[in-house]
Amino acid sequence: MDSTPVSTRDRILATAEKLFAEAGIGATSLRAITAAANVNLAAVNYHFGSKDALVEAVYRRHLEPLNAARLQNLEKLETAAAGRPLDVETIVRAFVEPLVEQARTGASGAVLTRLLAQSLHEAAGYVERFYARENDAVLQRYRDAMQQAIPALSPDEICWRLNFMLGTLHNAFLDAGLLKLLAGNGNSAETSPEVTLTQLIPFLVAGLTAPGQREAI
Amino acid sequence: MDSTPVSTRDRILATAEKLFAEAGIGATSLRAITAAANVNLAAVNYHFGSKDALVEAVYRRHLEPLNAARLQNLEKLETAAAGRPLDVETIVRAFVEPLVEQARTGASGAVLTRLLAQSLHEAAGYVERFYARENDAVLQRYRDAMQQAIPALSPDEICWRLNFMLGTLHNAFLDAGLLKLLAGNGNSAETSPEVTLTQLIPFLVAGLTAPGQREAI
DNA sequence: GTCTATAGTCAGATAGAC
DNA sequence: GTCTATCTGACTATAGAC
Repeated sequence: MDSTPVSTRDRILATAEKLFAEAGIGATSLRAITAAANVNLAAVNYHFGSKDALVEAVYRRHLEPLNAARLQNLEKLETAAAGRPLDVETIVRAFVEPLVEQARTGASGAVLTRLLAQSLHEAAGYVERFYARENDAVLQRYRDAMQQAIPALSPDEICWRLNFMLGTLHNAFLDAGLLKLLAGNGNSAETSPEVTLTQLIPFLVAGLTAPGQREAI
Repeated sequence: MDSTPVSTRDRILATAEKLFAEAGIGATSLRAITAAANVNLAAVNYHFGSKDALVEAVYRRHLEPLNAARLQNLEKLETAAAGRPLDVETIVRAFVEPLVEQARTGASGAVLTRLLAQSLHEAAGYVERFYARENDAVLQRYRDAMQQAIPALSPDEICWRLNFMLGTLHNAFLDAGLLKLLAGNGNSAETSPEVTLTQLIPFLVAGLTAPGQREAI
């Protein structure tokens, strides 16, 4: 091992993603990052060039494995199914489980889910630059799979449903206190990723497979 | 009419809520607000005391009528039902429609939905201070109504479902480009509040009424 | 690669004239 | 109530010694 087990660059990345997730990107200064990481203030600009570039590096570091896992899950299922449409719950699990896995393991904790949720609301530039382009191909694949799984829905309806799913997903893994508020006094409000997943899957599957416009009840 | 049709205070409020919704609270400076409102920089601190107090005033101005409408809708339905449990879709519509109404009418446009979505992610202080306390009573009422409408679900499950519904809701009315991304090339991606509502209701109702833990399929 | 020192900018807040 | 002018502090970014 080295005498310095992690490089300055990696320390900055690890600290930045933690602070971004906790307080938001805009509210996290380079000074806070470098102080918490025990590196010099100028190190960020030396290694990354700017704060924006650091933000991009943090996103990329998390989004790439997430997208890879989602794509791999889907492809494995599709080759196993050999042309037959997949089950809706199977597709949902293939999409969600990489998120849960990354939230549970590694030192990153629930960093990614917070970053993803923020990317929907913080300065729109981040969304377009990273989230959109990186996720584009993956989302298209899942859209097609979902369309085959629920042929009764129109393509537009499929898009809406997936859109709703993404919104639900990104908020579900935020322990934003809404659940605790709802639970009122005395309720459990266990919020581990596993419990969240257990509660979330039936909600999503039922919502996705709800009757569409042409087949009213 | 006065020679000054709107007071400085109101001009600040109207401008602030517009900029908050567009760029986020943290990214909107008092200088930007006062410049856009054509008032003096010192006016914000004179009328509101601080930026935080201005933020609180903006939230309050929108949340109070929203909560009042939601509560009134539910109470009207409950008295009409005379003790019998309400339909799930009826409850959902009573909760969602005030949001759509406020997004559609008034000069505020879709300000409120953007503010609500932000309140889940921006500095946690805002959520606890305004959103939580203001919405507490309303959410409890809807929780009870939903529990009566779906007695098969445990209280914990009701909380989870409502939590998911709130997440879905807050993202659904953001034209955050995710839908356009999903739609790919050539699809319609009409995103008016009415269309969103039409697509949203079946998703939410199906998700809320999905089978719970004790009654597996 | 890492540091100090600092330039240049912008933030929220306030004192005091009118 | 409204204005000008200014204070104080924090920020990103960079230049240059080591």
